[in-house]
Amino acid sequence: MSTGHVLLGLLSRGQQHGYDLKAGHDALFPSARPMAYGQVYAALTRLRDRGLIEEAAVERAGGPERTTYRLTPAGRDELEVWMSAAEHPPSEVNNPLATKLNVALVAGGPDEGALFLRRQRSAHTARMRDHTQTKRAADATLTQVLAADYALSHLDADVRWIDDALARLGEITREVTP
Amino acid sequence: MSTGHVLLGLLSRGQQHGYDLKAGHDALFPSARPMAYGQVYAALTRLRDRGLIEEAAVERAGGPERTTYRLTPAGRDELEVWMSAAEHPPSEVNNPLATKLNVALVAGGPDEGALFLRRQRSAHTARMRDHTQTKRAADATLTQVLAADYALSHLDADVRWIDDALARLGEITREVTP
DNA sequence: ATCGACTATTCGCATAGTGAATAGTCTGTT
DNA sequence: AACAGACTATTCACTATGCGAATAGTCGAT
Repeated sequence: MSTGHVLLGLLSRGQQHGYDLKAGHDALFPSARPMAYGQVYAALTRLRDRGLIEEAAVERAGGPERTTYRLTPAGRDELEVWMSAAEHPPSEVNNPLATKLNVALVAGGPDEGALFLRRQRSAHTARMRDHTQTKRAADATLTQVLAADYALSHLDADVRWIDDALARLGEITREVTP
Repeated sequence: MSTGHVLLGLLSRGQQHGYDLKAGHDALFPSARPMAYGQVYAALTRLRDRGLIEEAAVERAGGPERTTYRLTPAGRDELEVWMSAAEHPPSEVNNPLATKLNVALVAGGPDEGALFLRRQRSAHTARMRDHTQTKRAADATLTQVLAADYALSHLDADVRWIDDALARLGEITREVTP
């Protein structure tokens, strides 16, 4: 529940209510998709149900009623555990390239597989050009540059995998379609 | 709906029922998490509601009743569209490292951020050693080798990003926590 | 005859996210 | 003074996806 953990992190700066948390998230992650309000309040409800946050106040101060939340000790623990735990990066389980390659092989055979790999390769290189341009833009923020670097290196990793798969396509086909 | 597309791909080999599809998936993706039955049948129902598959037969042949499904023309189209479309790889939106780094910075400051990056780096290098061993195992299948290669190159991409972020941590902190 | 294994499907529940709706208050305009 | 429109804050109804347990029939072995 990454959404929830981000909210816990934002709440560690002090008690806040949903509207502010949404704004805080969108400011902290400008390139990410803005959080929908429904998502924020649903996540807050779940966090409260799990005892990680609690209502700090319900007040009406020049506007609609607002419910302010704060971290509980359990929430602080949860945040700390999440921050100390290493993220597990995409493993084989969610390797979308291999998934699609295998489906292409069983559904259409080696030619279909090769077609997919080549198309995917050119789509990736096109995206890499875009990211390189983003990086080089004069007004790029550091966050944007880091985001582009991240995307570039992962796209590059994908392309190398694609080339490898293309080179061994015959072997792969034999292993996947018995 | 990747699950659905995989099922469409499996069905393109000919009509099958849910139980076989689950087995077919698990055989095609041995390292992926096995599909739960509930997941398979729910996905089949959705595909049928969308007109991508249809009931081919309902029979009882030495066992419980079984419903066999086959692709419709619309399903064949959908499969083809999915196979021709390039996969969008993880963009900045779901960069778990940057997410966690930012949360660490706002919740704990630069020291907390550096701690996370260093912990993450060593976790990654440990996993890289594991994958390298998997690759070198005498009985490794090609699928397993490719999976390990995929994981290794993405872990390597992450590590390079981490090193970059560590080097620029001061700048990042200033940009993220105003 | 009956116990357990296998085949096949269904059910209920939980999680996560989306867009629109609701409702109050404040500010500027005519 | 009235009212349009913007802003603050939350809720609702809906969709998608996934998981584990429950159900139910048949077959073979003891």
